[in-house]
Amino acid sequence: MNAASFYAKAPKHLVAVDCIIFGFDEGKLKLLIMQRKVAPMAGEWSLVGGFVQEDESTNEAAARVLEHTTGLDDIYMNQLHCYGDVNRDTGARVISVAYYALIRIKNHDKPLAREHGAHWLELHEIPELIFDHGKMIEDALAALRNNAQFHPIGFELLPEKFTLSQLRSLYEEIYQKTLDKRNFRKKILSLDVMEKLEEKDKTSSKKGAHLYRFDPERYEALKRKGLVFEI
Amino acid sequence: MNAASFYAKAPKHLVAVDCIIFGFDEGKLKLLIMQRKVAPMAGEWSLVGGFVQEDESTNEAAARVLEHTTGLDDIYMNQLHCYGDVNRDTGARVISVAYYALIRIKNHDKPLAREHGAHWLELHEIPELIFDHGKMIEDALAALRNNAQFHPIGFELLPEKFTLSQLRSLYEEIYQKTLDKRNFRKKILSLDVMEKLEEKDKTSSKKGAHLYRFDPERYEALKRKGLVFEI
DNA sequence: AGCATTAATCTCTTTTTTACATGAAAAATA
DNA sequence: TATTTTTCATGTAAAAAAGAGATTAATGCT
Repeated sequence: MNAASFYAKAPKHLVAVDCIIFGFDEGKLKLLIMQRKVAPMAGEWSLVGGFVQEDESTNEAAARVLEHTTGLDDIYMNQLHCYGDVNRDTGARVISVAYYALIRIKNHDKPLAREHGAHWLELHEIPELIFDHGKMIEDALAALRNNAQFHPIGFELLPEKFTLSQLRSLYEEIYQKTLDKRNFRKKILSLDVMEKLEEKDKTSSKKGAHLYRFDPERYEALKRKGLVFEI
Repeated sequence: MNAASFYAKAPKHLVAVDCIIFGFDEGKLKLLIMQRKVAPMAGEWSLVGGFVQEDESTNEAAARVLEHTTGLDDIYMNQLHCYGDVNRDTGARVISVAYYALIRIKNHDKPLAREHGAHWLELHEIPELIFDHGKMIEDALAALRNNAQFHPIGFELLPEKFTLSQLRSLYEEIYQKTLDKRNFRKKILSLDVMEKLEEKDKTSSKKGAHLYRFDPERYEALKRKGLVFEI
């Protein structure tokens, strides 16, 4: 068999990307989901997605879809899993590569998202989703929890300056359990990736809590090294 | 836009699966790789792979490809990652979903593998591979290491009955470092997933080492629970 | 019989994790 | 101005886990 027929004989498939977009706002972990515009299942809740084009990688497709709905580029995104069941999409056979993204809600383009019928919902508010999107969210949450244990990803979700309480409440949201304040502080500071600022945040206390900022160099070094951060 | 044109407008892609097949034999971690039969790159080393058909899921495609070369079904297999760069395959645009499998080398059909030009090679013997297959192996090794920390996958690679030394040397191979005998024993036994047999294996010592067998129920329970097993 | 070799156990030390209580700062209130 | 309230910030002791040393056990070999 020559090369041409080898490739020519193989079947072709529709390939989509779906994005599980996490954000953290007002102490709550949220997901960006939207109402589907096309049949089948028009009007139903779904993840943000789109088809992979001829001239783009799957990663690029995911970034494109994300930017299209949030206006953000250069954001933290990881491939989650490829969902390849024959009948997972009821409209046609579509293989979907799912990605999860972590964004700072404050930074994104809210009107743009609204225009696309996208909404930020807390975990417990998520309605029934189309196809296997519910499973994708489940898997993404598991991956996020896992990832948070080995990489200091929490920072991706917080504003540039944040207090230790905010960081802790993010982890509490991710793991859905309360953490000991003192030990959390001890542990996270021992990673030595944060810079303590003179500034204080007084929105939640009279005394005011010191703001921190992560040190990009140490942060990147730690990300590469993949240091364990067990909670 | 109606449903028909929504799906009809989207481009279609060749989708392949590639399998990183790990085995453990004679104290060494090995990989099954083969010589490619078709152009381009015919004769070069590559992973075992194939195209996803219309009527099968990507998981099924991977299982099919694996059975085709090893004769084994019902084996431990995990999806690794979807590789979607536009030019990753020099023959055509092919999106590849990679899987890694763990098999007991003794069980597999060696003549069948040979027939396909497949060879078991140790990690340090792996030659340059086509496309991004080298990267896939790297990623699979990282995933295996990670996975071994959270799931007692070691058992998938060992024969039914094994000694603690064999199990330890498997972990030593996976992590490429020597482990303390006493502490390894303490740790692994504390998981309480193994059954000590009366039988002894005398191939490597005069005294003989007790054989163990994993307890399927406890093993499955532990796999579900995902207990941490840090080395 | 004594030696060599790997297996197995026991114990002690060091390190890490966990649990827990109190003082400090700053603003609001009386 | 003193008192109260609220959250921030810190230290220490007990418990658990990991690491390392030393000893005993079984058995074939010289």
